[in-house]
Amino acid sequence: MVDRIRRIPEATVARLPVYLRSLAELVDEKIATVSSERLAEMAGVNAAKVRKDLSYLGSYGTRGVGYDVEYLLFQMSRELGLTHDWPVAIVGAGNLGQALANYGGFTQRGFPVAVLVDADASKVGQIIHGVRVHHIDELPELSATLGIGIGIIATPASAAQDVADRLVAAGVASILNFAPAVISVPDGTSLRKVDLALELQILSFYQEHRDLESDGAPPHQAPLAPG
Amino acid sequence: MVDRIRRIPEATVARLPVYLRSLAELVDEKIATVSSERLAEMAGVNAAKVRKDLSYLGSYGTRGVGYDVEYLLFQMSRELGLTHDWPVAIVGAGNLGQALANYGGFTQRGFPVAVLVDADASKVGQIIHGVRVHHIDELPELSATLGIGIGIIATPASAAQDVADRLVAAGVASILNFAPAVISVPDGTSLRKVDLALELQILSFYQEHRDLESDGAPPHQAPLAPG
DNA sequence: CTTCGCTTGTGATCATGTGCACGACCGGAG
DNA sequence: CTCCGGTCGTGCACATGATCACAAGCGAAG
Ligand SMILES: NC(=O)c1ccc[n+]([C@@H]2O[C@H](COP(=O)([O-])OP(=O)(O)OC[C@H]3O[C@@H](n4cnc5c(N)ncnc54)[C@H](O)[C@@H]3O)[C@@H](O)[C@H]2O)c1
Ligand SMILES: NC(=O)c1ccc[n+]([C@@H]2O[C@H](COP(=O)([O-])OP(=O)(O)OC[C@H]3O[C@@H](n4cnc5c(N)ncnc54)[C@H](O)[C@@H]3O)[C@@H](O)[C@H]2O)c1
Repeated sequence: MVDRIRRIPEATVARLPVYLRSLAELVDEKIATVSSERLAEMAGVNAAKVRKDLSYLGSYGTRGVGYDVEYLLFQMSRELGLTHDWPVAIVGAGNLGQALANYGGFTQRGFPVAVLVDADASKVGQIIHGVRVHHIDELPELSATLGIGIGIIATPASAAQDVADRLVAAGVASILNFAPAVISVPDGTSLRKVDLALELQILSFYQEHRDLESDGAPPHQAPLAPG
Repeated sequence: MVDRIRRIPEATVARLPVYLRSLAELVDEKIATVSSERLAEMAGVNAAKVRKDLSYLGSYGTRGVGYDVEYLLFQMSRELGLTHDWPVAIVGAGNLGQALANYGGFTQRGFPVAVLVDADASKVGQIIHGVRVHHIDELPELSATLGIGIGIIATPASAAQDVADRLVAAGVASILNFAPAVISVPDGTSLRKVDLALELQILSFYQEHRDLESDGAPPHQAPLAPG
């Protein structure tokens, strides 16, 4: 493969974290090498796809043997940018924002919650899971000081676009949106969304259609989104 | 279009809830008709895609005029199976499970939390947001009695597969998994996942690559996933 | 009744993603 | 040194999805 001409397809990027998790499990089990077949089973995809996906990272496998688990884990972490932490800012210290702040899993995976911000003065000053709530007007300084890389929107939908604009203005170029609203960001900013109601409605669709006709509505394994 | 030969593409199904939300906003604003262009802008997609997506539902538009908002909303709700409620069971009454139960948005959109179940005896009997926590062994009866249509997994990853198996055994054919684990379900069962750490890692990838090279890494608007 | 501007519905084309099949290559055995 | 079982890397064909472009059809105006 010609080095550096590889632009990794979006669909592949979305699967890398799944492989990463599988590799982490293998490390825990002290397994040194793994075949594409085994990895495919763990990740819930097919083996050819695993090989093609991994080939975008480089030729890290050994024919007849498989992949060295630790080496592949390292290379993948590097590619995903997980060799350093990404401090996160959560906007909206309500029900959801607090639950996320209380969850230890993010810090553990390299995404420490560095700060919470809210527009409601009565929330400012509260300490949640060791993190102080600041006023949203302080976002630009906080962002610079703490090196915020990712912003999470956990406000009502009506405020989501405004919050996104503020995050972008504060230099945050990666946003994860939990509010059920379509928001737009300038080029050069990444935006992903998590919409629980939408997921339930999709499930509703397939369920309803299974119930109606007893035909072969495709058993629906979630694709990732490039999504 | 030949009626009933329409099998709606997965990518389209994943966008229908977004159109639905847009239509609901238009109803609130008392707007009677809408063009594909306007709807596209609200949903954050392009107009041709809107028209093609809607055409799978049938020919509900009027050339030269647009779509009747209320009529389209009704047809879409029907197609998505939202003309009736889908009682939900949340498995795992921990941090996340409780936050979800406390969130009113689901009931409002037709997905009432009918029951919480947990394996931890000390949680059983608690009332959260008016919903009682039951032991997971009671799942089969609860499912039948309450007419559970969708199960939400909010347990640690290690328990996710077991919980999924129990849900399937209890007759729940649609599952939304929040645990960071790959789980498998039999044909005829729908499975979708929401993995926050995975979303953050994807953002990390694009951010890192923007930082490294200053090239045109595609501004990344989340696709849905059938994700 | 005819014309005209507007918007839908859809065939055609292009882009992306998936899966198969097989040659390339490795390491160990004889 | 040669052979051989095993696994990777990838070219190719197919499936799905996105986008374009335009004829068809509607409603209003004259
Ligand atoms: N709670 C859940 O389980 C859940 C589940 C799915 C989706 N959501 C979505 O997540 C979002 C938050 O939900 P929630 O339950 O935490 O709501 P919430 O009302 O409890 O909290 C919202 C917080 O945002 C703050 N806020 C409002 N406007 C703001 C602004 N302009 N700038 C900064 N902060 C602002 C409010 O002060 C409040 O603290 C909503 O969009 C909701 O639809 C929540
Ligand atoms: N809390 C968050 O914000 C958050 C965010 C992202 C992902 N998650 C994921 O969601 C899941 C739950 O997170 P949490 O913070 O609520 O954890 P938690 O430990 O607070 O709650 C887990 C609950 O599941 C119950 N449980 C364990 N095994 C069970 C079984 N076999 N059957 C039924 N119930 C069982 C436990 O008794 C506990 O009440 C985890 O997989 C976590 O990674 C949580």
